[in-house]
This record gives sequence, C-alpha cells and structure tokens, in this order.
Amino acid sequence: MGKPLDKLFDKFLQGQAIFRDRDALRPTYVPEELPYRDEQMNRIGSILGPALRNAPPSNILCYGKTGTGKTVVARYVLSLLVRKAHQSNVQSPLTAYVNCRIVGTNYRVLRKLCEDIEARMPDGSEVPFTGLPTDEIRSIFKKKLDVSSNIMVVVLDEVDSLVKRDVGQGNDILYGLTRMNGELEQSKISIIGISNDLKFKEMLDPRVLSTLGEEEVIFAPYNAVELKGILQQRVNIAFNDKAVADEGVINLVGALAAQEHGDARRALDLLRTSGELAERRGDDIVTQEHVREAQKIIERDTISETVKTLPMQSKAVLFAVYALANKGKKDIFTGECYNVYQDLAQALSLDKLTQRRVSDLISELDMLGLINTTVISKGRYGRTKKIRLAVSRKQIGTILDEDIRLGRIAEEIF
DNA sequence: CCTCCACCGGAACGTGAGGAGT
DNA sequence: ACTCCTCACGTTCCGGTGGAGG
Repeated sequence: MGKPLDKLFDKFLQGQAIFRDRDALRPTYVPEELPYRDEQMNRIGSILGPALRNAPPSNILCYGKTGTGKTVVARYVLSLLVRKAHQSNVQSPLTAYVNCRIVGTNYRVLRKLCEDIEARMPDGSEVPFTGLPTDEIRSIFKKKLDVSSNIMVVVLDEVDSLVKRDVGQGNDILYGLTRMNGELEQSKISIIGISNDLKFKEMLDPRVLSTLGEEEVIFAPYNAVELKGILQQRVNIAFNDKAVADEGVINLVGALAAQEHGDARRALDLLRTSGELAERRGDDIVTQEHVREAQKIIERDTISETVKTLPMQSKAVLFAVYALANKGKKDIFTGECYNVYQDLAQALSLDKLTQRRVSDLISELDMLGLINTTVISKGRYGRTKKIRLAVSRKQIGTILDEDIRLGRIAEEIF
C-alpha cells in the first residue's frame, strides 16, 4: 500500500515539484507586466491622469470579449494611479471595483460603493443588506461621497448584465451615477464600464451612453502569437525550470485557447490544470498529453458543475430533453418537451409550471450551453423552438443519475 | 397569395421570503 | 405589530410570426 504515493511524495521531497507559484495562473493574479496591452493601458492611464490633480476624469467604456485583459488592465491602472498619488503626496482617489454580474442588482451595487468609501473613510454608518428604498441608498451614497471631497473612480465590471437584467432599471443606476457629478458639491465620480458584449451600447439609454461612453477603449482578442507570449511569461513565473520544457505544450495550449476566441483566462486555466494533472501523476514535466487530458477534465467539470447547481425545475426540464433524446429523437420541440416535463413534474411531486415559464427555462439552459435551441417555423404546424442537447447524452445521463430524486425516477422511466 | 398553427417573447402583475424603520 | 422596501420566481394575457398547405 502507498506505493504510488511514495513516488509522489518523493518528488516533493526532492524539490522537483512542478509548480513554483501556481497562483500566477489564477485569473485574479495581476502580473508585473501586461504584455500586448500597452495601448489600452496608456489610453486609460491618460484619461484617469487628471484625477491626480483633483480634476474629474472622463468616463470610460471598455469593450472586448472574455479573457482579453479588460479587468486586469483596469485594476492594474487603478493600482498604479493610487500608488503614484501616494508617492507624490497628493490625495489619492477613492476607487471601487464592482462585478455587476455577481453583485447583481442596483441596490447591491450602490451598497458595495458605500462600503468601499466606508473602508477608506469610516464614519461608522452601515448600509443594510436590504430593506431601504433604492433612492434612499443612492442619496446615502451621494452624501458619503460628497463628504469625502475626493475623486472616486468606479469600475463596473460586466455592466451589461445590469442592463440586461431588466431594461428600465439597469439604465437607472447608470443614469444616476453618470448624472451624479452635477449634484455633487465637493466630489466627483468617474466610471469605467467594462462590457464583454459588443452590442451593449445599443441597449443603453442614449442619455447614459452620451456621458458613459465619452471615451471608448477596445480590447481585441489575443491572437495565437500573443497568447503564446502571455503563456510563456506565466510559465516562467508559475512553473519550475524545465517543467514545461516542451515548447509544443505552450503551442498546444495557445492553439486550443485561440479556438476559444483568444481567451487568455481559459488558456491559463488550461495550463494550470495540465500542471496539476502532471503533478498528481508524479510526472516531472508537463506533456501535450496532459494538456489534452486537462482540456477534457475542464469541460467535464464545468458541465457537471452547472448541471448540479441547477434549480430542481430546470433539472426537470433538462431531464425531459434528455429523455426525449434518449428515445432517439434528434430534434425536440417545445410542446413535446413540455408534455414530458409535466409527467416528470408529477412523478417528482414538483409544481407544474406553465409552458410560458418552461419556455424561459429552456432559453436559460440554452444560455448555459447545455442545450442548443433555434426558433423555427414548421409552416402549417406552427412556430416553435428546435431543441438539441449540446452535451453528450452519456454525460448528462450520469450527472442526472447522481441526483437523488432524479436518479430514482430515471429507473422508472427507462 | 392567404391562412392559420403552435408556439415565441414582451409586459404587467402576484406572491412570499428577507429585512428596515417606527 | 405594522408598513414599507427589494427581489426571485411565476402566472396571466396577448400581440406577433415564418412558412406549409390549401
């Protein structure tokens, strides 16, 4: 017993671990240098510069797909700005970073901003999680900011999710924030909006767009060469010498990520997983085979994670699609899906949702990438969504089987 | 060319949980 | 105890529609 572990532990003892600093591959890591993003950094830097002289910078909109370095550049420039202010003994601007997709609602965004001011200049006030009208919290924020008599730079990451959530309201907060400068006596606010949806602008209230979009910074996807450069940079920090000796490894990771529209985050994640895989197997170096294997692992894990965290009703809908697919149906229509769903809901003693609702759930599953849907017309026989599983049937099957309630039902049906 | 199916998807509204202030 | 918030999740209602078949 323990033989394989012996080998593994020996590696650690001999100091031959694969990683030197695996955190350098995590998405939150901000490296000393950001290659291929000088242009964007300079733009943002020169726009924010006036903050050092207590003049309000213009608002900025950053565009670019996921993993193109928007967030990291914004945070990096902000940290440099604050550092510079300290060094030069000028009042350093207030900064806040909010990820709107995670923070979610107008109320909570404002609350986060209040907290961030509170952290810098405590006045003992606390904003409750909920309960106050949004107007109220907005005026609290305004007051807090004005008292600080400072410039505040707010990064709103993934702003598009705010606007998409509900059209009127999402604009509300942006409108409120962009207009706030006129209402402030002592302070000014400047917003950096980050969006990975290029169509985001069209959904925006024109009044908001005119102020928020004063400056625009575009982040193009990294091409294969650039990805390779980034990977090389991180490999040197994250891995021990010789652990990634094979240049083919970096090329492969870069190529696989380039297929995913040059997403650097994916690339780094893939690299880390590959390394961890090699480490776990007690290998000295990372090979291309590790990379291929890691790719599969990542894919499998994200799918099973999304399915597991689905609400029960959505699981039931997904199960209905799965059951139909298992019967050899290639294209599934909303109506059929709903019928099966109804039986399923009955068997699971769930509430039976309306078809309207189920239709929305289907769209959500589509957005999660678990199924593919297209709206088609069958002429005389109506208009409907054509649904297909986007993942292998086997995989969905095993995951759904693991669910205690669904697993039992599955036995009855098949 | 028109009709009409079987849904789509927007909008307004309802409910109940979680919480604040008075 | 009561009123007032937000917010997730659903429902009800309804106008809209691409194209097979008459």
